[in-house]
Amino acid sequence: MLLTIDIQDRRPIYQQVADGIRRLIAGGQIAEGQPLPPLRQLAADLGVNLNTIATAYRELQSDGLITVKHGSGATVSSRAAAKQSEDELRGPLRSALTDMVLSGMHRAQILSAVDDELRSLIQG
Amino acid sequence: MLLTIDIQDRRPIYQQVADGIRRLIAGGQIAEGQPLPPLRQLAADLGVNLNTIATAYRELQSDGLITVKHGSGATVSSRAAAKQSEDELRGPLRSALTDMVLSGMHRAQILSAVDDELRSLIQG
Amino acid sequence: MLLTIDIQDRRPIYQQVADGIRRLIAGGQIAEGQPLPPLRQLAADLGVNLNTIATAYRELQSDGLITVKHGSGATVSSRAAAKQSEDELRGPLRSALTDMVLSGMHRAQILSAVDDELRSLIQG
Amino acid sequence: MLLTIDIQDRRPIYQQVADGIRRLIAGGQIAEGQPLPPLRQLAADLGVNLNTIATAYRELQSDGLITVKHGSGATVSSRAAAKQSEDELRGPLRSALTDMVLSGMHRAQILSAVDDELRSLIQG
DNA sequence: GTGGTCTAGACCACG
DNA sequence: GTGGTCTAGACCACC
Repeated sequence: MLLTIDIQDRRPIYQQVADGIRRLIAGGQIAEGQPLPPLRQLAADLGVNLNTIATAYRELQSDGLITVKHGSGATVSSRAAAKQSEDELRGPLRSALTDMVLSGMHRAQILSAVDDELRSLIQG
Repeated sequence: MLLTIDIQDRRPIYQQVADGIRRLIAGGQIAEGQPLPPLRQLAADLGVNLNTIATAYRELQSDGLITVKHGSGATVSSRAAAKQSEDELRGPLRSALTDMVLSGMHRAQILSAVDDELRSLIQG
Repeated sequence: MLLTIDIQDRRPIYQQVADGIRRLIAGGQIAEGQPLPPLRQLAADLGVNLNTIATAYRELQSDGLITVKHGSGATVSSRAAAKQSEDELRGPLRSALTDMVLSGMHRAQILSAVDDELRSLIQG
Repeated sequence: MLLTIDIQDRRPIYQQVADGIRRLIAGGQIAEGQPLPPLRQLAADLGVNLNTIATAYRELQSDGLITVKHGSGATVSSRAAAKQSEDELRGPLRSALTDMVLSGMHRAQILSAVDDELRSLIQG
């Protein structure tokens, strides 16, 4: 499980964990139907409290990204279930690109950065 | 002063204000040496507490971005400092792209969306 | 045996099974004295653990709804007991209506939806 | 704050609290824009832990039902934000009605119960 | 003053 | 074994 938490990061730990898992799923490092590590194990691995991981799992579940079966662990549910409307997706994209433009980056540099990120997301 | 605050945004308000001003400076909308609005006025304009703006100004000052002179308000001290490092810009970009991938969008669709946004940003 | 289990359902699986059987009995689809499917078969049919079905049967037995005879399976003992009290039926109804009201539906719209559903339930 | 928690209830406490507040909002007992009680006060009133209430508030917030401003409490946000698609609302309604029909209630009895509940929800 | 998060540890429910 | 919930108490961040 390639997850790291960073205390300097302003996001709460449970959020970092949820985001990290989200990224792993997006990149295909964890395939649909595959199990996630048990709460307690992941908590021990990351050196955080069990409840912190439980909160992260709960968030992912309410997003429809994972399916939790009581007594038999959590698995990645269908990616389709996680669909958001394209409108909801555009907002964060526009915001990220705006900052890059305002920072003086040129079109080509931005496209290169996007390509770079997509490569690491999709190819893994 | 083109600043908006968004209650849904997870960032604290003072952070949104600081980030917004940083962006205005980076984009050249506020030139070096130019004065920033008085604390009280900005607070009134945005409908937030005075302390909130004060905290934002304090953050910008400790970043060396603005100079606060007691009795005569705050002025922009350095535009260069406002530039975000490419690393800081990457985070939001990655997050936005991750969500798009998770939603099942294909590489081509994402690139098209990026192109679309960039066009409206750069061309105007 | 018209039983379905829904992983998204917040009720535990054994509860869904018990509720489902209770409903079949209440509706007369399984008559008094008639046998229920063997534990193992039902477990296989639903693709769940044997213990899960056992727990469901145990609950039904302690409610006096079914009789389990060692070696010869379970049979329906009382149809009357399967009837839910009106109070128990009100809870889910209130919850469903609450959500509709919260969604902004007007009284007439809600009544129309109820009528719609009742028609398909009773006539069809 | 007309909220009660019932230990016999199978739902977790935080869920009962969230559902209860949802009902109060639906019925108009708490109007849009009005503040909710502070976490600590509600926790004390109900005799439960602060975290339990925090979990309930978090759920309501992620549903868009309330707006939480750090440092200045939680308020009821626009009811419109809580809208669910009619399809999502139909499922629970159908399930509740099905149980009533199977329990032997007649159409008139069911409609009367619906009317009864709607009256207490909308009129308050 | 407000809410948010985390820990430690306990106990329950499910399969 | 798995996840879920709750408590007590601490500390932080925001306004």
